[in-house]
Amino acid sequence: MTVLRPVRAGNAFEETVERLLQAIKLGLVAPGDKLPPERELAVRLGISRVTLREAIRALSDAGYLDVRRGRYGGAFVTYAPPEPDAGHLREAVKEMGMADLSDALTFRLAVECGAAQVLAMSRPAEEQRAVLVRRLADVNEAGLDDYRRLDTAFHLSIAELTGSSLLATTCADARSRVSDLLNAIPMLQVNLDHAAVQHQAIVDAILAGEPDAARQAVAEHLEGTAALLRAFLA
Amino acid sequence: MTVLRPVRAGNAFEETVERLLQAIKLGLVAPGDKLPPERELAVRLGISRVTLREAIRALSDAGYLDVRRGRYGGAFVTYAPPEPDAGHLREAVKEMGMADLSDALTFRLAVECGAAQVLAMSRPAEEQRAVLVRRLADVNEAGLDDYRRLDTAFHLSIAELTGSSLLATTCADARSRVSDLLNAIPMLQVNLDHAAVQHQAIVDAILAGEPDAARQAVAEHLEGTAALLRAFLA
DNA sequence: GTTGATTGGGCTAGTCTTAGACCATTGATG
DNA sequence: CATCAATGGTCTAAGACTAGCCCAATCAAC
Repeated sequence: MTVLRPVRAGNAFEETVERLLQAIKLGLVAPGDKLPPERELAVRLGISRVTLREAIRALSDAGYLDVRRGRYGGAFVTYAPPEPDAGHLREAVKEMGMADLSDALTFRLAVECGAAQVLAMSRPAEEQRAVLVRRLADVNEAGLDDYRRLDTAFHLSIAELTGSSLLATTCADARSRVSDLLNAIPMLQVNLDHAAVQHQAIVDAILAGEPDAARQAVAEHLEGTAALLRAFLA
Repeated sequence: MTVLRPVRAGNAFEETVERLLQAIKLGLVAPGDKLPPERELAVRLGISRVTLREAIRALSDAGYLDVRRGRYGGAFVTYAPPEPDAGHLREAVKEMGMADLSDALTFRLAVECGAAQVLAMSRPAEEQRAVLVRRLADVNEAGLDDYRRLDTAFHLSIAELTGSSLLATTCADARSRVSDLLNAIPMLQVNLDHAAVQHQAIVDAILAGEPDAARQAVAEHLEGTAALLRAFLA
């Protein structure tokens, strides 16, 4: 019975590390940017400053953050994803287990397709359409350094534009579960070009209000990266 | 930034109450059945027995559970959903707020459509197909008392059959967010008949391996109940 | 009846977490 | 170069939570 699973994934410290790591790895706080001040962040995360500081300390020790004191100080993001490499990939897969990997990929496929479908069904307002188009342009104009961050932002913006924060956080969660894996895939121009075409198809379907086409385009896109993963693992 | 939301939804006691309530309201522990023994349940929920007992005490005080000591004792589910009534509905909606209601409905639409689509794509094995057909038959044979519970079980089995426990728990979560609302809708024979046709369409599409048809059938079904909700609210 | 296994009820010592206050450092600004 | 606001660093007392132990009630089996 899946509903009687653990109420908490760990203690407050562990969950906080996980959450901050999610923000960092998804690029929601870009490299060079800093986290909100401790006092404010502690309130937003609903934990005490002591616990937050422990988590920040751990991430600082692990090389994700650079903490500076004084006015204009803060916790600056220093993380840069490791270079794509099959070794990293195999390591990451080994760490999470094949069962969990398959679970995470299935989960991501379901929620991202669901989000795209819902957005296509919702006939978004002009303002929202513009955001979507902007995010797509951002990815297409991105350099190799920014590509993954902006790709993530594009994907997440679809869920966000549905207006459902539950759906947005779920998609963010789904993406973060596979982000280490995706980062291990080399960025070949062929694949980027292919992705650009698929991204365009997704946006076109959403703007045209065609939920089936949207769902299908997202499914193809995600199946494509899953296939790259499998190929790279073999 | 949605990812810097609270790490925890409440203290251990509150989260435990919420979780048990979810199991009860979804009918995963049927009325008359009992929860697992405290010691075992505490381990499964990852909390101390003291905290679990506080939660059980609260639910017992609120009339959801009947706790009996001694061998063959335990915490027996006494909850029965209130009679459908527009008053209850308006109350429940007022309690959660229109924004959250819309969020929850959107969320449910996305994840359930995603689950059905994924299952249709996965060409399930004969054993799994049998489970799905069995669950559908259960709903169709159900009396009014069991209808909601078995309807829930049918919907959740779709997500479970994908093999993704992340997806299964997410669908359970989505359903539980609207379960009080759904319980407030009167069960008219017309609606039940309509639902039966739609359930059949969902199963047919999944068994035929047609993700678009599956997603569309689920979308229509959920839009139908959402429309009933809106009509009943007006 | 008596027994014994199973289950809820309750206590305690120790750890985790919090709220709040105060200290230390930094650097833009006058 | 003195000031001061913003920020990280540290401490303490109180509350929340846990692990582990033992007690009390119940009832099937003998």
